[in-house]
Amino acid sequence: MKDVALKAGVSIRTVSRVVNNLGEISEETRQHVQHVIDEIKYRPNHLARGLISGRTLSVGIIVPQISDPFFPEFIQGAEARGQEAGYSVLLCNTNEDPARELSHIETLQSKQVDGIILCGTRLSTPQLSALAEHQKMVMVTGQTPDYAAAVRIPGEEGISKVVHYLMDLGHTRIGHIGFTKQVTGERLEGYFAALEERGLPGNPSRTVITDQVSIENGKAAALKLLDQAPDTTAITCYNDMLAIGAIQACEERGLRVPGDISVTGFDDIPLASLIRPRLTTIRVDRFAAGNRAMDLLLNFITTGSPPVKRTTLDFSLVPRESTGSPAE
Amino acid sequence: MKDVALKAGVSIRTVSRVVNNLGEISEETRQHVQHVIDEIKYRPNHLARGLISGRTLSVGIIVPQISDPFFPEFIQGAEARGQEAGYSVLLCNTNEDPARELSHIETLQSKQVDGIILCGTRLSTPQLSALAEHQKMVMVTGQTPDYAAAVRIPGEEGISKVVHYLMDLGHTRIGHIGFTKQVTGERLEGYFAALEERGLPGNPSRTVITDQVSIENGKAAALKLLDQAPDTTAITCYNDMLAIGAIQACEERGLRVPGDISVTGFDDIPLASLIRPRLTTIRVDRFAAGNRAMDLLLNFITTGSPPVKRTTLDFSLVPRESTGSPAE
DNA sequence: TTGTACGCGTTATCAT
DNA sequence: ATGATAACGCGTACAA
Repeated sequence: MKDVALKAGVSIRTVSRVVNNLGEISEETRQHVQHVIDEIKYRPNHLARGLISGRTLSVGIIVPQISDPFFPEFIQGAEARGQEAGYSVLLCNTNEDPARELSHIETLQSKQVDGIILCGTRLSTPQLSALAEHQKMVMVTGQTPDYAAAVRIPGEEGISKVVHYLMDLGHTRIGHIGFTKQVTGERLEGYFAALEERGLPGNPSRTVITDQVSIENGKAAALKLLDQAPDTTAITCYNDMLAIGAIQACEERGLRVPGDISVTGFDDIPLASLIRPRLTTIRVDRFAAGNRAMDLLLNFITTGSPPVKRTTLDFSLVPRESTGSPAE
Repeated sequence: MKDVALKAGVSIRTVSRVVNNLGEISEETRQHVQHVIDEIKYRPNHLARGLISGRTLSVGIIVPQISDPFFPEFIQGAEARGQEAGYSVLLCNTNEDPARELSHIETLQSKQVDGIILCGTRLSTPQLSALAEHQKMVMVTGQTPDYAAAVRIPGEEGISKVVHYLMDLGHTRIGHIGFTKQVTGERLEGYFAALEERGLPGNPSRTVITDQVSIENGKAAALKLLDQAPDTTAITCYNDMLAIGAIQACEERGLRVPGDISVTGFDDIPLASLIRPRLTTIRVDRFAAGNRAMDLLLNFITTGSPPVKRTTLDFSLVPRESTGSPAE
């Protein structure tokens, strides 16, 4: 900026006026300065700008696993919305490790991000509520935290809906493959709640919990479930990846899907409609979710008021080929 | 920092010594200052640090589409390697739009990133070589640019290998579905080169180029190809997404894969081994690619010497169920 | 071993 | 309409 000022024969302040379109300047000097700017290709330094303005136009997004099919589209949605407002995205991967998550948060704060979108956190509630006091953030979770803004994934409602759908088809012996890392039950609770609404008993041996979301784990969990409760006629799963594994397990056991047993997922990842049988699942719009999260955060940032708002995403049941009426 | 100094009764310089582990300080004051730091939860401001040091410990990664299955793992690999060195990642999505790409580059430069990883660029060679003069960057491409460091995707070699594989199986009427956005031929050239090596004529009607990578486009392109050259016994594709669409097209035409016609892809995305028939394809290690790219960039940054190095990724042919000998 | 003072590139306050 | 100058938070040469 000094160089521009020198070369244009004006003060630094005047250059600043041109760069920031501050008016209060004659059209003549304006054009002259702009000419010099283009000539020496001056680009404003966001660091210096952020240092004094207290805003960096950057936000952090922390996700457990970028390679989880849920997140690429989510991130794309968030980035797109952020870009409209001139914001950049700092992406952080935690690999489900709380320590790494914490260290990422510290780094982001050191980098003076204006806000953080925290997806599928593994931190404890006290940690989070303490954090939320000093850090503008939006959580993406199945929970309904009261200390921070959040975009809720309707896990409980979704699984509940799918269980009702299966019961409508005539199933009564319905199982569930859950995921430990959901901080509390959510989807698992939706499963039990739906059964209870119809007066069906929740049989613990029809429930298997796995600690990692992968096709392999889904397969292993389903095999275990089929051992524990061989008369199961339908398996609901925490998400699509586990469901795909569950289908493989059923086929390995000689069970036909959906002839002998029905399987359902959650998320509607691209894979879900490409495998055979096509997977019945719950769809949530991941791009829209990212949009919403960024929206909430930007509002928070610009208004400054902590909007302890929670917005629950829409979802819909997508019936496909992996479900049918039970055999008998 | 001033607060810490005040509270600890020392100078700012001394606090700085503690924060940066600069020695030259008595263990006594060291501990005292550290105590105060923890107490008021002081966190260094990376903006100020970067302003004076000229380093931000941030790098930008620009990709065409995060939702393209190639990139999540690539990014994860790059981020993992960067994290080891204390670097953060600014992620930018271009949606294949050169204008947006350019604007992202400017933003990243304004944010004073220490370097940029540019994937699948749509910019012109002159633009790129001009850029490379003032910006530390690593490109990820099928090309072999001489003006910048690059991680090469072995597109030409990969397709060549797969064509040879098909010819070894007895195929002679082999087609190809290409992608416009590859700046020049690469994979398409590998296709023609391999045919020529065996003295087979390259029949233009067996080649269809599409302008977007998606299953739908793969299907449409394959239908067109089958119309133009119905006697084709094998179709090679620019990548797995297009190949999956091609398989759907064949099935729609009543052709069995691989009984009547073979289909091959490129990338080995997770989908490739989950669809039926499992897809024969070329595997490149995306995580390793991200690692390599970040490695190259960090070397560039720390040594300062512009390493116009090109490193070509390993690849391997993964024969699966979508290929077989031709019918006759 | 410790402290002072300057400068990084920008915005903001107050004169002129 | 324009300019001089103080901040922002930190690293660093230099002095003590």
